[in-house]
Amino acid sequence: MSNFKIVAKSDTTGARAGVLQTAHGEVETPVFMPVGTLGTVKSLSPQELMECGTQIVLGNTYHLYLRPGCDVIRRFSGLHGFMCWDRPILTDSGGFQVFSLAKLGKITDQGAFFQSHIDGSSHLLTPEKSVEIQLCLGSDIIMCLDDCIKYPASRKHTQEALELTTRWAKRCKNALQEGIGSLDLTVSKPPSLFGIVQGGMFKDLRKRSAENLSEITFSGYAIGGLSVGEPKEIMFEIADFTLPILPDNKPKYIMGTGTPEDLVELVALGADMFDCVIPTRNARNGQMFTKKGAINICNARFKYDTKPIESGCTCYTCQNYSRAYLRHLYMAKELLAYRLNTIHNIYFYMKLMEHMRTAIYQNKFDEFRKAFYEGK
RNA sequence: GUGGGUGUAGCUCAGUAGGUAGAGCACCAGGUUGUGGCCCUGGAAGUCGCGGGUUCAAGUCCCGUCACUCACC
Repeated sequence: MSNFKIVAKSDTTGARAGVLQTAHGEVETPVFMPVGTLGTVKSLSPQELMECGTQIVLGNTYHLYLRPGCDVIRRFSGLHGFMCWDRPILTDSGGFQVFSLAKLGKITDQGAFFQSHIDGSSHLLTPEKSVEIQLCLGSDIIMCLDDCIKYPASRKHTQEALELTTRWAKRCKNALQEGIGSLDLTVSKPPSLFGIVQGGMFKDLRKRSAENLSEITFSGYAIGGLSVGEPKEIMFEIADFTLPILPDNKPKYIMGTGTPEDLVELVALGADMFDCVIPTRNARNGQMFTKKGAINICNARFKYDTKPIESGCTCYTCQNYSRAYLRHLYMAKELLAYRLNTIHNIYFYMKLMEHMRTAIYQNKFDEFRKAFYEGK
């Protein structure tokens, strides 16, 4: 039985709309998942997240394992109870964070040795451990541990990383099956497991990775190792190449991307799921999204500006506050600045996705895309 | 009143043996792609308290003066 159903497709692009079933309800795709690394989308309460239209959030295995630790979260029957969020959660495997945040020790077949960015303590993250932690978190969608490499990377290194990722993916699947055996299915439903395609910027390696993972069979497929510093054309080229060779009846998730433009283009190429820190991190750094492009709320030109961030925007922030006030809060580093800015940006992203879904339902994605660029 | 100290960018201060000025913060503007509320990159900004003098050349040496400050009367 499949947990993903496609409900509409664009005739003129690769865009598609679907419904993803999870243990905590349905998710309409294409979907953007705000990043809630430490069991919170920074500065927002779950209620505010819902008011912004958030369907599903992302949590991080790496961070939550290090702090507060599974022993704490287990007492709340998982992350949902701990953070008071009863909609779906997807958890990252920790692979990317080990590669980007921790002081990476050695990667062996066994797993990734790393030192915590918090206290320097040493850890070993194996595929089994990653699955075990994600099960403990009670995640609805769990990700396989992968070996995410830097850009640029040699062909040899890229190939080794993708082969390791494949071996780890098999182990993750086995670990999940064993883990489900020990779950109390009367209180928690088993999660879905997604595989992650690697292969860097080499198309044949991407193809091999996609084939390997398809053979193992997962509930969904992610494309990892993009937006790691490569030129944007290459990012689109690799996404364009890889998306069609993944099983069409499964959700396709592009990890760690992107700007509003990236999302529109990647949806057009057939991607269903996204996560990215841009709307939240940039909100905390004063960059606010509008239909005409991003603005920097710290700019002096907003000092006396009585208008909202975006006229016509129906988010809480724009309904109530002026640019001048938001600039003041930001310049003064007031805590409310982070919250109000994040509300607007998340709302903006959620509306963007909603408009894309509607356009796909009506088979008008091309018109939508044209209008999107004309609005700038 | 007497003696000492300090006056350099909006703020806090560096400026070595005299060679027409720098940093941090703030300000202005960019960046930010499976998150350390960080960080990075540029930019604008000073008649060096004021007035004389010495010198080819003074923020720097000398004289005077003003302001602030500390100690003692």
